Amino acid sequence: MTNVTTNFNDRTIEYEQLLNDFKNLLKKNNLKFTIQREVILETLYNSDEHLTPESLHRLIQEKFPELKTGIATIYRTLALLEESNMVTSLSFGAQGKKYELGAKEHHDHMICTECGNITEFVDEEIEERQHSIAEALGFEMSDHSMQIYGICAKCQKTTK
Amino acid sequence: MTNVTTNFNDRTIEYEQLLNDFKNLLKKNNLKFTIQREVILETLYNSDEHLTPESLHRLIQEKFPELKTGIATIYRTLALLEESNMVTSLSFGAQGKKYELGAKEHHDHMICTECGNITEFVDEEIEERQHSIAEALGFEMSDHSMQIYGICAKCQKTTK
DNA sequence: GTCGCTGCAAAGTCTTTGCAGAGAG
DNA sequence: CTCTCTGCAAAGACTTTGCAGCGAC
Repeated sequence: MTNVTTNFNDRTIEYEQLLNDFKNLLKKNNLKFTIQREVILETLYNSDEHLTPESLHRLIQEKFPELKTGIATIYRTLALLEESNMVTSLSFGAQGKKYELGAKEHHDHMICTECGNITEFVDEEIEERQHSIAEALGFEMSDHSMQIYGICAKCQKTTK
Repeated sequence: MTNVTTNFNDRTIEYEQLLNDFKNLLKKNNLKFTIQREVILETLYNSDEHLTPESLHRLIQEKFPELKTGIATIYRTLALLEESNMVTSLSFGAQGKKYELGAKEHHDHMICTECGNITEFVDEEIEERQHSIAEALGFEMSDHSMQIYGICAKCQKTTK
């Protein structure tokens, strides 16, 4: 029972498919597909990092300076994507919200308190237990997030 | 191995002890023990809720209107308490930061996405796994937080 | 007394909103 | 053409900071 493994290894979700989902989402809600929205999705897709609205904005300005994308559009689009569950946000201490594409496989986060870097991981045993716990507490579980804080291997060396 | 249970059931940490810890902390850092600081600690202790700076402020103003405690003092004291690991903060979606006394036993959170209420729980199996994972990834784990989101029993009834 | 603390108000951040022109469908 | 989007700048929400008087030790 504890060993059931949800096979979730479709790591490479094609950008095309993602884009299509996005377009459908927009169509369904009578919203428009604009260059800005596409660029935001694409930048999220191509980033391995968890991005803050500001870092996303900076990236986009560097890559597509001619668009002069405003920060407000970033916020508006991220809100839209989050509502539709296409991206997920994480909030840490003072560092504000960071966003990542939710279309990637589910995973949890291990965060280095020294350098701020984030490593992703999945542990099926924990996933299982979470469901059991939710059930035991009478919750209809929809989602979860887990963060482990510590000092990463690299920083342990540096500090020493 | 998976069954070792860290016995962590000292639920009732006396306020006296907590207060002493706080006083020692202050003394150690050449800080002063003020009524405002005491009231903040006490209010956190007596609250079962996870409090935002603002809700803490409101509570204190209601109970001790003569102190006219300023919101800035709340923020300053919470920062102090958090630095010294006497309180822990959680940040959720848009709702900002919420604080709770960290002196209570460790636990994770199950959050109702309908009513916003938070149920606490501990699961030893998960605690164990977290350590294993951190180790496997080369992290020196210091802390973690886990939130499960869903709809609580009460809200499931209401919505139906 | 000394030096940290407090409340107040002002200054910062980060995020959201109003608006008029631009652009997708 | 219509109606949503966008950038801009202004407004908001939340948090931090500077300061002068207050109070713990």
